[in-house]
Amino acid sequence: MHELSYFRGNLDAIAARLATRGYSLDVASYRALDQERRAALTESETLKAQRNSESNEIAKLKKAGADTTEQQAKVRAIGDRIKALEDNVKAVDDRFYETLAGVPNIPHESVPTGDDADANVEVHKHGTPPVFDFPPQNHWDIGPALGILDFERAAKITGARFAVYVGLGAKLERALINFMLDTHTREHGYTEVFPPVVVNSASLYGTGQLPKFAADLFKLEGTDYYLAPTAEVPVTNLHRDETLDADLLPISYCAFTSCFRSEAGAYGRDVRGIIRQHQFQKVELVKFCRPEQSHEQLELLTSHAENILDRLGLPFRRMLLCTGDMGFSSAKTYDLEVWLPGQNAYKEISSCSNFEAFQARRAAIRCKSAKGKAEPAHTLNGSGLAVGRTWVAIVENYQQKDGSVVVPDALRPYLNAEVITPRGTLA
RNA sequence: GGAGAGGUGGCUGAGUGGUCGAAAGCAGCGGUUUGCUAAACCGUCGUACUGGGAAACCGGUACCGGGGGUUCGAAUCCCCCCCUCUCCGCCA
Repeated sequence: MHELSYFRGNLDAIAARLATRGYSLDVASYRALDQERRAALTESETLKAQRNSESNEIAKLKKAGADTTEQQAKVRAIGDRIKALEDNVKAVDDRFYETLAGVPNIPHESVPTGDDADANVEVHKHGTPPVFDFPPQNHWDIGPALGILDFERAAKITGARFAVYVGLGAKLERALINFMLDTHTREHGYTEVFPPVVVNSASLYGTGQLPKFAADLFKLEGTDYYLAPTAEVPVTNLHRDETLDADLLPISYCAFTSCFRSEAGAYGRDVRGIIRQHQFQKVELVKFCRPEQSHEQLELLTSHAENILDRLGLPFRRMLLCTGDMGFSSAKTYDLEVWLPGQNAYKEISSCSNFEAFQARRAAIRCKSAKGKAEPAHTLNGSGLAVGRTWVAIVENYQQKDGSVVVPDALRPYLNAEVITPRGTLA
């Protein structure tokens, strides 16, 4: 959500900037709607002011023992007029805010202009893709062959785009989660939280998934509850409707959760394997900070996610997303892409974004220093990392000719194994 | 699921239907006093939208869990819903 007065005062410049991300703001009709709203408000508020003062007069007259029948009739008439206007005021106001709530964030000046992923800019590359003296396999072949990944049974239990991890496959998932959480809490200064993954609509509105992207969510029938598509939702909403002490910022949280996405509109994309699942696990990093800190905090947060990839010995690159490829709420986003030998390509494994004040305004997350005015805080988040995709990266990058998978050093204490071989599979 | 209690400003906590945006206290901020700390005293101290103003600021409207209703007038009365707490039942 944008700040109203700023939005109004810079409409043309904002529209031009939004156009770079493929959003066309109809300036003329927005302006008309804005004026319509303000006119409607002025009219009804003037009447209300009149009613209030006349009512006070009645109170005074009554106290003096006078008859107020006539005045009461007059104020009742004003009240009737207010009531008649009310529906329109509310309709216009709702329409206005619905429009505004559907406008994406403004790209930061450092974001390159472009239409789609092709215009993303590689910031740097880290590590070298492994060279195999055999044709590297995809994880959807390696996993079932090792007996650590089972798609058929998942389809039986639930359906497409679900998977069962088995034996060391399950343990690898758990090892990754623990490794990531331990690293972020012990070395990067994050406070671990374990939030609900069922969230209400107000929370989803706060982070920007609603009202526009309801189709991407699983909703619990007959309730106002949804399955969270990312821990960003519950963790950012930890501080919804709160004023944070600016001196305590930045606040950094990490959270492990399962995430649920309907993947509506993703038909045919990544249908094989566990790259794109309805349920997946993620360790998320979330930060709240003062406005002037947020861009340095984005660099920091992104480096924390990169550190996980680095420690796991996985080759990756950092991409700065162009205006056309960013998410709705983001002002600036880095994607981390991990090398997947099975696909012979880099694949997104983390997305780190600075939302600036966009979410904070929606969610009423403010910060205030001892002698400052309250202002919207800035919020950030990033995957640190997507666990399932990290699982894929490990299995594919560390695969051996004999079909086994070598466990990277950093994970050995967690997995209590040096190599994953076809053992301990589901009977 | 059943019964009861309650939701008021950053916090605690008052509030007979009529200057209540809301007492009081705490915290915060500014100041006086003080050798320092502490204390005391004085002042100040909500948010959103909106009109005016370069700004400081001034005016209007709304907000006492949410939504309706009664009334000239609602934090206060009525209805519905949500949430929290306590007890009972069930349950990981």
